[in-house]
Amino acid sequence: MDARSTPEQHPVDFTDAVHQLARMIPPGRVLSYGDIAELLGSGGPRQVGKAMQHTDDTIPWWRVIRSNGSITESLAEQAANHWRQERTAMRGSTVQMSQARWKPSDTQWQGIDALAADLRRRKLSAENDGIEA
DNA sequence: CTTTTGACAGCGT
DNA sequence: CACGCTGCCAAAA
Repeated sequence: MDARSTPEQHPVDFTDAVHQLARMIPPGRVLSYGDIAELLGSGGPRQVGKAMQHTDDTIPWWRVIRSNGSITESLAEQAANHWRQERTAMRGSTVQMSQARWKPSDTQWQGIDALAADLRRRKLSAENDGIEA
């Protein structure tokens, strides 16, 4: 059983951390790719985008979108469905980031920070292992 | 080791 | 509002 299939575990890599953070986003709320990167304290929007290529059905991928409230065209319809179902704040066919952007509570911040810290620690130790003599 | 690749962001024109 | 360009940085090749 590989680590990727066990939720609520320490992230094995950046991709995993992104997935875990995505799972924390409440229904009706969204985060931008850039938000995710910022919250994790590493990587950037493009890394997050890459990470979202390998999602599974446990991940609410439609809650991770562009900073302008849109999502890539191939997923727009399915995403719109979810947004409507969750009563996500919309303006036309795009999400109103000013309304729908997830603002974590203090408690939720703790989880996020823990995840971010964990990821950074993992990265450092990997670096450590990689350094040979 | 270097190169390529991205479900992106932000700024300038 | 629409492009075009540059910056971004982890992972895989």
